[in-house]
Amino acid sequence: MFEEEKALVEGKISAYCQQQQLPNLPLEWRAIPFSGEWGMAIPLFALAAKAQSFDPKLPIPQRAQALAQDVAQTLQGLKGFSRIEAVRGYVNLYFSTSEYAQRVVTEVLEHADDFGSADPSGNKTMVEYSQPNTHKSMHVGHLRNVILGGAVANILESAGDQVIRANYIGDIGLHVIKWLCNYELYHLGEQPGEDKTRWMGDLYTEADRRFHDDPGFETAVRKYFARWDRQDPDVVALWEQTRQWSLEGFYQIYEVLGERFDRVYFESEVEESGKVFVDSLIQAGLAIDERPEGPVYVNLDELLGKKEEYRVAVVLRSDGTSLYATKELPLAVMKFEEYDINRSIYVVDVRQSLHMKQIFKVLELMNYRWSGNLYHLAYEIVNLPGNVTMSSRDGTIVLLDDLIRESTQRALEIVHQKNPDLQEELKLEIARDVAIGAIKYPMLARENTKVVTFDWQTALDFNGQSAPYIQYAHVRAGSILRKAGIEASFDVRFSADLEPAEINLVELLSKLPAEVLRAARELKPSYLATYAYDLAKAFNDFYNQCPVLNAPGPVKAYRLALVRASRHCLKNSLHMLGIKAPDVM
RNA sequence: GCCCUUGUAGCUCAAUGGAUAGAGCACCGGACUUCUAAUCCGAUGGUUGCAGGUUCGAGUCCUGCCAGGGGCACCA
Repeated sequence: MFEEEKALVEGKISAYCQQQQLPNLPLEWRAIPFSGEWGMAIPLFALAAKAQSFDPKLPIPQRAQALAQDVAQTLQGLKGFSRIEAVRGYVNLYFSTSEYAQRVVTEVLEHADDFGSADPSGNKTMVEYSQPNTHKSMHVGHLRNVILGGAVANILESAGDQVIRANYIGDIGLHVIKWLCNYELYHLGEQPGEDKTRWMGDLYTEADRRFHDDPGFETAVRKYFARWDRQDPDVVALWEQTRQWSLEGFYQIYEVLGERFDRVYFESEVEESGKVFVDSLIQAGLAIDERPEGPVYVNLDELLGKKEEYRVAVVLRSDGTSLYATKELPLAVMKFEEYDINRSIYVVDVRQSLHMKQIFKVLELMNYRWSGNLYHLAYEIVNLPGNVTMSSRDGTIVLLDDLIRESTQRALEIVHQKNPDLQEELKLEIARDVAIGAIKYPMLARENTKVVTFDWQTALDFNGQSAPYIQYAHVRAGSILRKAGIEASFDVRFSADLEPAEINLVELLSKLPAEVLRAARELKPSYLATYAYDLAKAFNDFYNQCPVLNAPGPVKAYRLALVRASRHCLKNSLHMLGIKAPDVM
């Protein structure tokens, strides 16, 4: 938007610089702060610093201001701008507000549900996230990964990428064997109840405790592992059955969270190919095989001539069984071969940064052409107040199911109060959308690199900077449109003097496409979370200051258009965050 | 020891190298006969951990220090 006008200004300034024998520096466009008016600014400090014509004793800000005055003079009367002035070293160019508002709102209404989405980028990106372990619980700590990964996938999609959502489920390993062994010894024949994940998790905690406290049990687990390794049919059958219970529980949770996956990888699926991959590492002379006395490992620091940077990556146990790294390597290859992607993003918590770095480096040493296109999207963990790490063994966890149930219950009480006449089913649906939104928002609204401290009070707070606040603005917009009726006229011809609240709102509407691209480029949903809140706040300001339905005819018409455009932007930004926008609350 | 990361209002957090560092929560005082009060308005609250440096300009970039968190060979 306004590219023509910008080009015109840049041309003029370039000519001015040439005429004044000033260096031709690239211009920087910025928003003007404190504006009740919409415009763009150009700082002239850099130019002033380079200009020869000034007294060297004159401070730069003063030179910049002199220059700005001069430039503003030469730009006077330029078409498309209502006012051009020099302030504190900046040239401020104000757009004629009605024309600006008209352009923005027209564009939003034309694109409607697609406003904010970019044209296809040609990129095919896989985002791997969630990665739960079967036979374990899902707690709030795991939630951040799912929410972050889902939002990143949505945002990349909106930014024009073709996105493949992948999950990588840990369905085998020592934790599973512990569970199976404990089940066979102490719980044989028992079935999970309604909440499968909780039940599986409880049994895991029990097994894990036995494993640590009871040496006899540990021996039993080792024997059990050997049975798994020779694929004892009873063990395999039990594994298949119990794994299924876990998966059913996970899919229930994903459905509640509104997440779906295009491809689910399993660790069991890449176990064998991992061992083959390790063989090729040995043959390539990259890995050192010390079996049976030691493991198979890649001494990355030695290969790269580094010290204490990449360290040593162990890729196979000395007994020949597989490790995390063993499976991760062929999985990376599989992703590129299966989907012909050109970028692979791993949403994995920050504690695994070194491991991810090692795996990427090993793949690079194997000369995969795509090895430069692997990204670890690291995020910090979720702690409990007092910096307590969630641990099922210590019982310091908040189960997802408990959180969702409690949050939904609270939301439902409010819906009952505010909209007693709605159908019960609809009330529950609204309460779910609000509850899930309230849970998701705080995990998205901060930097990925910052620890989230979970506390019940904040999680259940539906006021202030929160998803319900944004959802509520959306509901208000919808409510106005509904009351206006279908025969209402939506006219995007704006009057010359708009209220500051209207200008501010229009400005925010115009920013959505750029914010989406920025969030996609940096893989930071927090930008959009902040944006959505700012937009909702701007809409609430407008709502309070500018009556719509009772406004005079022409004003009502353009305000209705503005409300409709706002509603699209609120909804679109919420959806990208993976948060639903209900019509009534 | 080496590496990563965080440090901004009482608390939780924003701020694309630019103009006067902003929100929410909490606390205090107001606004529902109104397009839904899950809202709004007002008040209070700051040496951006410390010290240098780069820059016309630093919360933001660089160096050092302090403090918290995390990681560093067969867990994932």
